[in-house]
Amino acid sequence: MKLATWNVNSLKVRLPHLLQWLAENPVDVLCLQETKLTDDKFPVAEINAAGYQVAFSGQKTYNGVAILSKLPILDVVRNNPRFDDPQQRILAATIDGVRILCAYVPNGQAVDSDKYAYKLAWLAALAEWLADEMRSYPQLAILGDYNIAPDDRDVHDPAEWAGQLHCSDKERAALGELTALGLTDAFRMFEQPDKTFSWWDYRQLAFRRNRGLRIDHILLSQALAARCTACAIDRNPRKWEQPSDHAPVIATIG
DNA sequence: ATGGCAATAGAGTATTGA
Repeated sequence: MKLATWNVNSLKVRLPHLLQWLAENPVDVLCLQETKLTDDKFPVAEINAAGYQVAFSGQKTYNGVAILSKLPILDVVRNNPRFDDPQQRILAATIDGVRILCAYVPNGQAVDSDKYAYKLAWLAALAEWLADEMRSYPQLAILGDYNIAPDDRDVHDPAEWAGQLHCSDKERAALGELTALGLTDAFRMFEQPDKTFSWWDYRQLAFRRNRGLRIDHILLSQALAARCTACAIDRNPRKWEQPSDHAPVIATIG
């Protein structure tokens, strides 16, 4: 079973990339973030034609999440029941006995801004809800764009980024509250090449210079981590014409 | 220090992202 996550930065623009990527990487489950589509505009037919069922929760202009799956998608929950949030950032579902959470963590805009406070509150509420979900579903994976680089290995220039948004102590501590629940960063379970990232700025040739961050993650419960045999970031679609600024992350579950 | 790039809304340019 292969689980993947990808921030597509507008599914309207990126649908061709999504379909091409799925044709080349027929994962079992794919979580999408930043679909930026209201539900009435979601491309259900195209995704069904590619062999996937899909659940989605979107809004106009911003945010929006979706879960694609080859197997039935059960017990769908939109948003965190413990956090009243008009922004569509979370979708949960059970697929093949595994609880899948698709998460688009708030960006935070700038350290100590109102949006930064929202990001931290959002993450704290997520941790509370996750504790419940993990009790109900021992086999659990939470995949998505966390907008946090867990440590300096995940940053192209740690000195330049020290204390900055995505790398601040409070953000890393908030992510730590999730892993403290017993979740493991699938990527770090395995040997990885240095300077492997999942996001590169569109500006200043950042991708070509590999000036990136690893901010897209797959966290696995203990029971699921025990079944995980590989995790990798596919930087290939970042090279395609008019790409998303994020690359997909894939975990293989035995 | 600032903007740089992309997407959206909507018809100028502002907002957001990371």
